[in-house]
Formats: sequence, structure tokens, C-alpha cells
Amino acid sequence: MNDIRVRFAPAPTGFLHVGSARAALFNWLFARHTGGTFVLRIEDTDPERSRDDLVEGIERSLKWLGLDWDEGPYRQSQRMHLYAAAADRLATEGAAYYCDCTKDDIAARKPTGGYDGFCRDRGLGPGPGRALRFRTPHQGETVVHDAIRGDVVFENANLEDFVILRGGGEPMFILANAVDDADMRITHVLRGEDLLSSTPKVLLLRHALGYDPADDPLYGHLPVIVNEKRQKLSKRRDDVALEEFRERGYLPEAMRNYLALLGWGPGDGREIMPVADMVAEFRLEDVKPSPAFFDVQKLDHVNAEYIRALPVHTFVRDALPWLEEDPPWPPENFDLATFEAVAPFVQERVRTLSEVPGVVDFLFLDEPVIEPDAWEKGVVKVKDAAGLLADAATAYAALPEWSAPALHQATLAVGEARGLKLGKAQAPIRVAVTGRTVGPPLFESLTALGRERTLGRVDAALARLNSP
RNA sequence: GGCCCCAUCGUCUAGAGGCCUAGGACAGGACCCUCUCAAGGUUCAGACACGGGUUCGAAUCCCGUUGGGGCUACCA
Repeated sequence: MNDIRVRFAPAPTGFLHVGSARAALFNWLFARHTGGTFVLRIEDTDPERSRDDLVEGIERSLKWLGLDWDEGPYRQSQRMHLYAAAADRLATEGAAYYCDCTKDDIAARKPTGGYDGFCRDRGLGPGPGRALRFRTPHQGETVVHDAIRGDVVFENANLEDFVILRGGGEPMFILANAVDDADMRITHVLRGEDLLSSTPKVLLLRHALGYDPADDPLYGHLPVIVNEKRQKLSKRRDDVALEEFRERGYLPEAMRNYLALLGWGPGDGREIMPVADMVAEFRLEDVKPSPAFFDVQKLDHVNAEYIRALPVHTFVRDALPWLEEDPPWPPENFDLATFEAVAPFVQERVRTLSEVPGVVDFLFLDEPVIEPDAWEKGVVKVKDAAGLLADAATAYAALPEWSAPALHQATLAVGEARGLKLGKAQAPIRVAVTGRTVGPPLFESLTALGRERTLGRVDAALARLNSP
């Protein structure tokens, strides 16, 4: 390990937001690439957010994504004395002052927003309900050195006197953030672009606290992740909980790979790549500054690629939860060997694990659910479907061996006798047995289903066709 | 409103002054392969926001405009 230290510092909100997950991933990639240290710090200075279960959710999501940390989790709620000491020092030295203005007072005096400095020179002491504000300089400028955007210059005069201690004495995140990054000797801060405008305040705070500007971290403000309306992904209107993606059938490796593509890519244009390669090739200079759209279609594609690349037994294992928990068939009907027989074909046809039950349901349902459109298109509109189904039933019943090649041959023969190519001949049988016009290869499906059930379903279709 | 960020196909991007007739991937169209659907292959369509500079030469550098976004809490 060298001196490079990065941190992922989420506020516990109940779940890990995909934007936060992306920030965590980039910090992790950078730490692993450089041989630095990855620190996990929970920013729970707001008492309402300081709950163990919320923290556990974050840890669970990080582990799911395969991100491990070297230090922490530190909890700001357990480091409050440090922030209190820092605030004390600032107040004593006159770098901060107490303020008893209410929100309404401020709004009445300055409707355009921002604090007007009313209490700046009133010499108020600490007291109940009095917030502590940082005295920002009226001249000069503060420069944020950003590896992704270059230097960003802020005029100090544009910075308002912001609150660092609330009326109740609790520190604001910006104070805790400044103290902790300095105290933990963080060298690189990779976080969302939405924090860019608060960075000069953090820097001012650090310097007022006596930390050498030469030790300021190098920042890297990651592009925001936006929805189709180009707005920052929000809890209210978008699907942002990482855990939800797991529940929707995305593989962690795929999620991680896709997240890495949001604002970064290796020079050679590769997209699907093992995590070891991402670590090897991750460079801050390659991170894009422009906003990235969270494209579920692309995510689906990446996930499908990962699913297809899985060894079959792994795919079977990963798909099991979707087959065993709340399946669309009577649970006792499920048979692992039957699923394993068709798994290689299923694997190639799904984009998420949650799609698996829908592809194999006909194997475990007592009766297939015949889709009306499929019945119409695949059976009713087919010339003499009844005759074809009857012939197939006869041929299948006579088969000496119930296997895919034998079924293939038999079906081919039944079709040829009627001048039909296999593509046409298989359609009514597929609908009769699976209820759909699409699905895994028919003959492998029939093999897995078994002769008895196959014939039963063909007979049922015949009966349905003959009844008015 | 103020401060700040961003700007290449619908989307993610390649592009660091001539290699660009702007390349790839996802999504979309067509065709091939094929027992259906997938997968795979071939292929079509599709972009440098606009205006000024700088330069022999600009998608690439500078300025402005426009557009989008973020922040503007005693949340983080």
C-alpha cells in the first residue's frame, strides 16, 4: 500500500442509489489500480439517518457488487467530538460566528436566496437555537483542482456564510466532511458532480482549520447519471435502488460492468470486460465530464452477455431463486433435472434471470397457458392443423426412443408427408404443448417434458380444436 | 435570479489540428443462418448545437450565443 487514500462516503438513506454505487465503484477501481487504500465512511451526522439497518443495506449492496473496503466503515455519528472541536476552534478564532436568524427572517431580507450576513458582526455567543456560520472571505478566489474537469475557480465573494453547526449543536455534513477527509488523509475525492459547488466551502474550512493547502485532495467530480428527461436520477421518479436490480435479475458482474461504462471506458473501445481488466486500465483522465444516461436497454444487453457467458451449472444455480420463490406453477411441480435439461437453451434466450420462469413455465404447469394470439396464429390459421397434430401424435406414440433427434426426424416426416417444411410443421405442436409460438428448441423441450405429457397436450389441443 | 458544470448518431462513446467520406456499441430496419424465438453473420439508416475567430488546415484550440443540467437547506 502506498499513500493514496480514497473514500466512499454515503449518507444512509435506506438503500444504495445507483449513482452512489457508481461513485463507490470508481473509487474502488482507482484504489485497486493505484494500490491505494479504499475507506468506507458513513456520513450519518443527521441523527435521523443514524440507523444500523440503513448502514447494513449499504454494506450488503457493496458486497453484492464485489466492492471490498480496506478501512471502516467509520461512522460520523461516532466521531462527533472531532467536529465539535473543529467548530469550537473556528468560533474561538473568529472564523465562524453564531447566528439566530430564522429561515423566515433570511427569506424576508433576501428573497433571492442565500444568507445576507446579518449576524456576521453582532458578536453573538453560543445559545440554544443558534447556528454557527462560517465567515467566508469577501475577496480572493478558491480553486478546486479537478482531475476530470481541470481547475474550477470560485470567487469567494459568491460564497455565502454557510452553517457548519445547527442550532441543536449537530455538525453539518460539510464540516464533518472537511474534518474527516483531512483527518483520514484522503488524497483523492471521487464523487458526484452535484457536490462540485460545495467543494470551495470544504476547502475554505480545511484551510481555516489549519490544514496545509498543499495537502488538499485532488478532486474528481463524476458526471451525474440522468434519466431519459436528462435529469439527475432521483429516488422519487426513477428506479435507483441497487438492490432492486438484483431482484429484477441482474447479475452483479453485469451491473458493475455497466456502471463502469457510465462515464468511463478503456481507450480501446471495449465494453464488456472482466473486472481485472477494468482495474488494470482505470485512469481518472479517461473519465468523461458529461452527464450519462442510465440506459436500461444497454444494461439488459450487458446482462444478457454475462448470462450467456456463465457455465451452465452456475446459470442453473443463479436462476434457482426465481424458480423456487413464488413461481407461476405449483411449487411441488418443479423438477431440477428437467430444468437442467433445457437450461443451456434458456440461458441463451433471457436478458435477466427474472425472465427465466416465463420461458420454462410450460414444463412445470399442469396445463400450458395457451396464449390466444399464439393459438390463433399457430393453430387455427394453419391449414389442417388438426390432421397434422393427429399425425404427430401417432408418430410420437410409436417412437422407439423419446429423444430430440428422434422427435426431430418424426416431425420432419409428418411435415413432409403434407408438403410442409419443418418450420411450418412444428408450429401447431409448439403452441399445443407450450402455449406459445416462441420458446426454446421444441424437440429438446418435448424430451424434457416427457412422452406422456406431450401426447396429453396434443390430444387436449385436438379436442379444443374440434369443439365449437 | 446568482454561481458552477456540460455539449459528436435516439443512447453510451472513439476522436488529444491533417489518419474523418467522423469509427464502434446498444436500440431500430433489411437480408443470411435456422424447427420458433434467441444467439451469430452481413448490411442500411443515423451525429460533430449555432455564430465568430486562430490556422495552410478545426469535431478537435479561443470567444460568444443557444440548449441541457447541478447547486443555491440549521439534508447529505
